[in-house]
Amino acid sequence: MKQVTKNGTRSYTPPGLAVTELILETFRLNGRLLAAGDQLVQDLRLSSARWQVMGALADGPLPAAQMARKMGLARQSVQRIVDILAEEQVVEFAENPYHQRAKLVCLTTQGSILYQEGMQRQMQWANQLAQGLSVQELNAAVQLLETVRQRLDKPTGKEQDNGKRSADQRL
Amino acid sequence: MKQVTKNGTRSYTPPGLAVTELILETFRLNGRLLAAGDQLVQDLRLSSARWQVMGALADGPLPAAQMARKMGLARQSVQRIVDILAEEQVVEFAENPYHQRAKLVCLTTQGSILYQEGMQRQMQWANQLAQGLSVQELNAAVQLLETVRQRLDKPTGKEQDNGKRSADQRL
DNA sequence: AGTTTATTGACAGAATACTGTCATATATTA
DNA sequence: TAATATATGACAGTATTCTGTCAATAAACT
Repeated sequence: MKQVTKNGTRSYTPPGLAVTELILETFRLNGRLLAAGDQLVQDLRLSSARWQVMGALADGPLPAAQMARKMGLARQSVQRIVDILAEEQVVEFAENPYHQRAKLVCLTTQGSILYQEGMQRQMQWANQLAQGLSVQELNAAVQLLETVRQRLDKPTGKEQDNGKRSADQRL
Repeated sequence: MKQVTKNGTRSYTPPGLAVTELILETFRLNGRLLAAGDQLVQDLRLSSARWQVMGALADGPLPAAQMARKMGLARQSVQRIVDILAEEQVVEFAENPYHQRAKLVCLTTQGSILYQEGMQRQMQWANQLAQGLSVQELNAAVQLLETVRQRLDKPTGKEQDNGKRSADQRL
């Protein structure tokens, strides 16, 4: 009678253990990446977060809420950075013909120059970081992380919609 | 004369591009993992961060600074959580025979029970999340992330020690 | 048209992580 | 032993993220 009941897990399955290790390593790597990114652009008076927000505008102006969706962050997190960047004249707001309140966030001329400089540095840094690594293995890892993330995004279906949710969801 | 000069990178190498994609996916995944972890233990009045700090004590009591090293976080980040957990009687301090100031952080009885409960949930959750994934691929990805992180930890050697550093480094 | 729902930005607050500084305790070295 | 280094926790402050609430705007629906 030592057998588990329905789903009464007592220990890790082999993939369960492996994914747990992947998770812990993801946390560690995330921290180092943020630190490295901050260092990379700090003398431009930027940070990882600010530079990434600017990156969301690389393909053209967007309202803050759409930038957030594009980046997979909460709306207000991006809004806050955008407001700071606007104060620093790195971005500016333009009228949005489709929405009166949701102004389009645009890079200023200065902002574009900053972004280009950051991009140069990031490319050089990434090339060096990746030197000698297998493209195939890198892509396989990206694929796997995406798979895991997508499983997190789409819950198992067991959860019921318990009404009371925040006004905006991440997805 | 369109060729670049010494290290004057103008674009991504194939692995440079791939590692950049890996980085962006790591950021996204990190966010989802934290959210999932928070959800998993929120009704235990815990969070991802607090539960992870408790995990650092799973193998026995440690001073806060050693916990931080073990987790790869800054000393004061962990200290802050430990102090909160102590207020909530999830952990307590014990005399350290080897250091008068650096008390040993221990799980209380209640803390151990909480930690076990969280562990059960995490195992079940991880097993389900990883269902059907290849252990081999998972391990390969962990390996790759570790490699990248280690490259970040050990700078290229180009940087000189410019004296003026913080009192405590992460490593 | 009128009502309802969803999106957006403003504002406020919380949690997590980092940095810096200080005093104290320990370790190392002269 | 004495002087210097390092490690630790306390305290204070900053950055980034999240959540929740509100009013205004836009979209969808009856």
